[in-house]
Amino acid sequence: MTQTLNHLFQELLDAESIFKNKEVLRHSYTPDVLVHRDEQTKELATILVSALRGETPSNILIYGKTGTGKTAVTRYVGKELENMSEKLNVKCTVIYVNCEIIDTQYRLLANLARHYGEEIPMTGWPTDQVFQKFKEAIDAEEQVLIIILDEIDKLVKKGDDALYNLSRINTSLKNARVSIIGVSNDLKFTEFLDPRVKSSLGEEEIIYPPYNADQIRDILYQRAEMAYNPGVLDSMVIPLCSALAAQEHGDARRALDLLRVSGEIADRQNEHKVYEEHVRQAQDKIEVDRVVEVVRTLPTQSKLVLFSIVYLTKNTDRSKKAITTGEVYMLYKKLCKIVDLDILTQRRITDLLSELDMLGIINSAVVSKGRYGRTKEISLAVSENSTYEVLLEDYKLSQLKDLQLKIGYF
DNA sequence: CCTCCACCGGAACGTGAGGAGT
DNA sequence: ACTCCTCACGTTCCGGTGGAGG
Repeated sequence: MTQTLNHLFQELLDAESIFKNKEVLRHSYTPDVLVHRDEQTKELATILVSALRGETPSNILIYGKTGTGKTAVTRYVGKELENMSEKLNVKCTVIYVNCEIIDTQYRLLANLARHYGEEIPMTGWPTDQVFQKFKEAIDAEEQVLIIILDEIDKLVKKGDDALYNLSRINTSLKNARVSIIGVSNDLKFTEFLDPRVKSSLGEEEIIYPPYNADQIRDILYQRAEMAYNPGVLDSMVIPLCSALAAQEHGDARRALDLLRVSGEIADRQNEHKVYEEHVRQAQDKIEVDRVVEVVRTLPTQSKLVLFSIVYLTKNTDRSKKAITTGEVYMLYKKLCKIVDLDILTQRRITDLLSELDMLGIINSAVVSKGRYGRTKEISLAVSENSTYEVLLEDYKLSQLKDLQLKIGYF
């Protein structure tokens, strides 16, 4: 048995991979050269350079949609700044925090304090005590501390106390200076902020526009050179990835995913080269994965609503008019009885439908049909069969497997 | 031009879970 | 251990509405 397994893995290892270094295509990777982001890089560096003179740089807010290079540029500049400060013998520290993971004031402060070797328990201490510890730790010597808060909007949603305290920290420090860089992909998130925090944080603002197809193409060429062995990419692969990603509002992350998954698919098919066809398959796979993930994590009620829509799509003939809210609600009520769920009001279902629309799982539009009222016309935006499968995975909904028998006439 | 359908979607309120403060 | 607050999720109530048919 062991021998067979050894053999098995040996074979797979020996098979020549088309990848040279796949890590380069992951989101977490920060390249040494950032293509098409010179302007933003320079702007950020110009603001931060005062740290090297021992002054406090302005606080900065950085906006831009996903995959526009915000994080990459910020991390890159941070790294360079630290390198430079070492050379110049100026004490300057950059701490990167991803607020999606560290999303409460307590965890944030504990995390920062731990950077300075403070022992903070996961829970239990009063928040201001942790804050105090942190202040003492950084104030121990003269230095400039730059805190990068990535996905800062996530932190704000749980209250802006953390930001309020942090933005005022300088007033109670003797030696150290702190400046904050907030990175957000939500342009409007400052609306939820206390005006004082808002003005303090937003001393400088940098906006990252989406990449266009040409720019994405350049980025991909740069990464592909590091990620793939020479000559394994068909000439159409990168232009196609760029074009597809440019349609998704210039998301470079999406483009890198496409490029990586295309390679993985080709690899799995034992091809020695990646072709256009693989990119198309990758596109489908990414989309399916996304939908599966979204649908699987839906609340049960939403799943049931979605199930109703899938059922209606499957069981009404195409020529018939689109599905309406009323139809969905009628079926939904019946299904609720079968699977033993509370029946929500139609008002609530309207909201659930809007959410599904926002998630891109269904398309809906309000249409007036004159005498016959006004309603949402609903259609499924994703593959009905794979959605159906995923929905049946739910413990409650699994009872709906052989539905025809149970509601028959519908 | 008016009516009136069948729903949309805003506002205010109720409830229970989970945190923070004391 | 206790209260107080906030938040997500739902409900109730209701004013609003585009346009086919009269």
